[in-house]
Amino acid sequence: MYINVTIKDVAKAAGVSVATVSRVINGSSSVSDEKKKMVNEAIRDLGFNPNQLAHNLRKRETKNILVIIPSTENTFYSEIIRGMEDEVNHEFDIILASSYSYVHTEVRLLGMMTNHLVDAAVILGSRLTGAQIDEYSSHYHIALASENIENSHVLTVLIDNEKAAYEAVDRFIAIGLDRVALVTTNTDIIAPTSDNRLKGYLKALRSNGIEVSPELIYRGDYSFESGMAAAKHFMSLSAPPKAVFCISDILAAGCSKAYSAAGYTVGKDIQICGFDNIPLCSFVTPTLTTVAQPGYKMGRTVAARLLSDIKNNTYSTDTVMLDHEIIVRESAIL
Amino acid sequence: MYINVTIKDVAKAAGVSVATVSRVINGSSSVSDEKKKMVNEAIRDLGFNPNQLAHNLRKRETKNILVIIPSTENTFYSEIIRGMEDEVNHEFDIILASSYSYVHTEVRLLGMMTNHLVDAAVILGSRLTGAQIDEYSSHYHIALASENIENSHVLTVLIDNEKAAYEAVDRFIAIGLDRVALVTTNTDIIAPTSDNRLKGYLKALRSNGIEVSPELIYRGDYSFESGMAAAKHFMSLSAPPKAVFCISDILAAGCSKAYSAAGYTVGKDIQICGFDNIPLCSFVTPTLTTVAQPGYKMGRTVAARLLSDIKNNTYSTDTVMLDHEIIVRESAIL
DNA sequence: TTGAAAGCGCTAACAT
DNA sequence: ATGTTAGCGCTTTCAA
Repeated sequence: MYINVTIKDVAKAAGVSVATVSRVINGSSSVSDEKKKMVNEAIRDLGFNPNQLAHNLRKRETKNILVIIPSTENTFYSEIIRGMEDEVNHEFDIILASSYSYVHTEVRLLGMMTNHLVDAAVILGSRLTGAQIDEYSSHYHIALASENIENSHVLTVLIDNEKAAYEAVDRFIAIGLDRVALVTTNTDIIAPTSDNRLKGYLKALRSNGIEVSPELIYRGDYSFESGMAAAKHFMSLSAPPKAVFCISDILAAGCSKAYSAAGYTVGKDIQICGFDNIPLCSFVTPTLTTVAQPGYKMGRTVAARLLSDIKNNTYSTDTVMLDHEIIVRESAIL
Repeated sequence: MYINVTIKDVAKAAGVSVATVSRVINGSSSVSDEKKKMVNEAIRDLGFNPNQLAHNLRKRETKNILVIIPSTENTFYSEIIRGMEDEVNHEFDIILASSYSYVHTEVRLLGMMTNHLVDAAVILGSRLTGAQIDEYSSHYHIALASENIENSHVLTVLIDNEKAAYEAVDRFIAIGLDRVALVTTNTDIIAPTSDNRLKGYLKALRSNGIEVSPELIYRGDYSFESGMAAAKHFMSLSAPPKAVFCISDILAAGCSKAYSAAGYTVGKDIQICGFDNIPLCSFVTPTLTTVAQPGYKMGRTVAARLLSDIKNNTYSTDTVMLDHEIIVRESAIL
């Protein structure tokens, strides 16, 4: 495999023009079988690799889509990515980069799009403001999946988080568990997704005539440890909850573990529900009841919409709502 | 934010030449404060974004490193990636793509390197042969981390998997557990890493004068379910094992879960050890004893070596061995 | 310090 | 069907 062999070298070796070489590489227009053979031989002999940079520059397209993920540690994103990959089906390459939820990293990565290194970007969990994202959305192909941005006008595919949370909590109440706790994130972490799940929780209480008990709302970060801490807090209460709704499976797993360690039978003494339906749900004991997001479908949907936008040079700004599903396992019998 | 504004437009607006604009963008040579100001204003007013494609084409470098991961579902890779990101420290962008262990996908992704879209590639788990990878290694900056390729001559950073497995199994035997089982992958999955761990297992038995019992070696895939199946197989044996060494944490977690479900007290009735030390180890009950790979350090090491190769235009072909560590938790008291 | 111009490697319009 | 040539948008020599 050799480096720095150009189309010009191939043309010379094959005794044809560079245009002809370009034609056989891209199949863009017809070339006689004879010349085609010469060119292909030259390509093979010289170990020619077309310079994609030059190609992309000239064509003004890269056939690459960048997916910005907050962290590679969260397995929930894997499904979305897989869905996108399946949808673009080798017509585009999906490349990933992690932002670790830093705005400056997000912006730097979006530079790959504004700088023409990729044709489009989809962000799975952003810390940008609506105004910031809207700077991009009218001139670049950009989309959000699984998490929206408040006051933004950009293609977004997600579930109705408020409704999903409402439903889970309402079902807890329906089976007689009126003291249901919530484990969520700190208010300084601006995540509309968490906010909406909180709203759903509050709405479920309200519509069932239950007063909100502040001590039943635990705020921490996204970690397993935070889930454990929440459980310890709840157990210390004089009027402890009978059910716990967590805004993520990792939190639910931590919560469940702390309860089990304290001698509770999770699913009986205390009911716990998570969110996302990551593989971990079936790995832990007891298995986790959770609100499933259709990650794979989200990926396919957002990719399909984005491809259509790219092809038609349009810029969608609407939000597509997908259905959630409550998956009942051992940690809660909803 | 506007699209298609070029350096030429900026030059015209600022009343300078394109060369001057290029100079202020890159700080490549001195420009008078006056012109610098004019140019920066024009850049801001026009919302100019340099076309990185043209830049890269001309500079013959992209400042991008591609990391090919078998799957985004495996959280072990996250640490390596984080290590690489920290090491390159914004001098390069780390972009990821998943191969799903398909050779043709790997090759297609490596095309991003041969096609000059990225300056280097590191593969975390490859299905290429030594001959295939060597095609690249003398002309492209390529490296492997955590998993090697047999008979290859390419920069590789990993632990001594045979020694690590040997040590874990030897420690089981040392505490009197002479019937120790192995959970690994099928022979049709060519993974030198699994092979070496198998070798370490066999060596530990041999050096302790223990005969290998074929029924104590379970071969499946990499899944949690495969771990559960292994446990069920072991439990059905007339002379069942007292300890199980698994070549991955996911397998160990599955194995542990099946034993627990069958009424065994894992860590007492049966001892289980995993491999990799992924976060899951502390999430499950009982927590998993495991052989830890220094993922973060692997990432830093491979990135440091690669950066040096890129800068000096050299092509390392050596293997760097990092130390493993046995982390004792609840599932096995080694 | 600055500008003109060549050129990175490719594609595509145009001419034949 | 094929070749010539003008660019894509940038950097960098070279000369002034």
